[in-house]
Amino acid sequence: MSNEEVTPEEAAKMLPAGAALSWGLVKPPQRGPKREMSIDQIVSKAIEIADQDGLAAVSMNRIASALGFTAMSLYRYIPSKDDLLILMQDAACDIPLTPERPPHEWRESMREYVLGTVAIFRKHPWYGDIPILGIPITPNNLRIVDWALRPLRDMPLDHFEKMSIVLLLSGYARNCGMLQRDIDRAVQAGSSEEEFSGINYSASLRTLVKPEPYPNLYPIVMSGVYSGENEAENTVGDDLEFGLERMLDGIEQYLNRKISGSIHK
Amino acid sequence: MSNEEVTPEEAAKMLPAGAALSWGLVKPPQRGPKREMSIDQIVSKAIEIADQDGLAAVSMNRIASALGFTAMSLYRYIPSKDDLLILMQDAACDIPLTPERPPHEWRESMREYVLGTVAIFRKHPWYGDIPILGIPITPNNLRIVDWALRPLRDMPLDHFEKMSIVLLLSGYARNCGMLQRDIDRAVQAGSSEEEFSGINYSASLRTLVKPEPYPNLYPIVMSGVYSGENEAENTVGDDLEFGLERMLDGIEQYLNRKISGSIHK
DNA sequence: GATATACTGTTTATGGTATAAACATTTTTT
DNA sequence: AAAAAATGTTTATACCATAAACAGTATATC
Repeated sequence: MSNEEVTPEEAAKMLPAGAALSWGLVKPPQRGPKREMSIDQIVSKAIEIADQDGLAAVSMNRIASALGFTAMSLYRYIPSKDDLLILMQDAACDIPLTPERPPHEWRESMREYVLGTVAIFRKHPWYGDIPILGIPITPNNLRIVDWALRPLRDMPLDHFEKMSIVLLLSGYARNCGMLQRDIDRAVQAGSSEEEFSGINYSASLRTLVKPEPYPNLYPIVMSGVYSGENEAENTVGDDLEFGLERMLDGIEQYLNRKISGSIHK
Repeated sequence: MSNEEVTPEEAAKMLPAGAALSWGLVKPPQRGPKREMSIDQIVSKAIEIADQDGLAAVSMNRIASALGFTAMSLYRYIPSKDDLLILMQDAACDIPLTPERPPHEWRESMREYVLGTVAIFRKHPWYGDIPILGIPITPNNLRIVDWALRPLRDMPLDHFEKMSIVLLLSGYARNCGMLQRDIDRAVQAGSSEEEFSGINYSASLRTLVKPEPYPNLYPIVMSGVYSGENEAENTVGDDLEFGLERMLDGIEQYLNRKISGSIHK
């Protein structure tokens, strides 16, 4: 189904407006007064606000006011706030990719991809707050998917296998990114205000998590590892690294099996 | 820091109100008129609405009206909507856990955990829409964390290693859960309305994703695998399974290395 | 038993949100 | 020159969460 080619104009209609905008499929109008703003300007200001005060602070009113216009003027550029969020998300994905490595360094390539993705969450703490509505469809976002696929290119894997691996890595990167963001926030709040902010549940959990219904979690909570008590001074990269190396080992094993299997047959 | 024990009352104060409520730390008042509602009733109705019309449809007004009361009455039970979301989230985690298996069946135990977690997202499509504000701290949620830790109990791993593995599995389960939810939605929308609803970007992506900036993604988009064209009839579990088996292989390899390493030393 | 206290659900009000519709103005196309 | 289309603004709508004040009711204390 839907194997036909389609004109860019038709493609634009089938996409959310924000996605169509991000692809540059919406031609600027010819008639009428000259525009006093630009989409880039609006998105940049929205990101500026989100970086400073969080995604909840991003309202049409606040963006427009910061630019010296009324809220409604923004709708001449972007049809809805959801579309603005799509554009913000794609803009945050506009990062430099690492240079390609020789195929045998595929593990290092994947590490670079995961670390690079995690960096987005640290640079833009609001990034993870934008709800995921489906698979990536915007240009910068897809560049990152392409980045993830790069070390897999010449491997003896079919499309499904490749996408499964990308799903594995990207999901892990997302989780680590959000965890890292939370830690960043806690460190920031803890160092500036008192010894630690209210985002510390260690004491409460030690009281509430008992061996009875939580036999396996109990010792970990008591040790302080669960709530990440001294995670701030801990080598935070280690957490990310452990899971990543397990995944890479699993992938490597699969490749080895597949190669030796095809030789034997 | 904060190694002291703490009374339940003190613990309640240090937690978000929704979490304190979920732990039953808030004692029902003695004086005053009898309550005409209950927290369980409110949360159940909220979940009912979310199951039907999505999380965005859950407003204090809608919940209260459905119960025959005014919006403000809910605040006598739950101090804020954020707290209600915490309660909804924890309620969705109230699922039966699989029976414990012998230690050597740890892989199957982990598979059951991941599949069980994914099932939550399918049963309650709104579940993934609730923003994650930090580590799980509510009772049912922690039961699930305990579930994930169960097959690791007697393994030669420290607390950090165990939590890293839980992070790996839970994150993967979350990703698969949300992907599965999207597919469910697309199938539902496609079968009921026309041949397929607007949530099909295959044609657009085929036009937009060119070999030039997307050399690795291009063939996968063209094949239709990227946008999951025939995912509906495909055995959806396969996608989940692949990544899961890779992770389990990686974990197994780590365990083997660790055991043989400790023998040699 | 009387009174004080605390809790009930309701009404009213506030300030916020996204955005629809109507408007005069400006630029380009016909 | 006239028509069309786009501009940014004003005004208005329909939500949203929730604060404050209210009259009524059940319990605890005297």
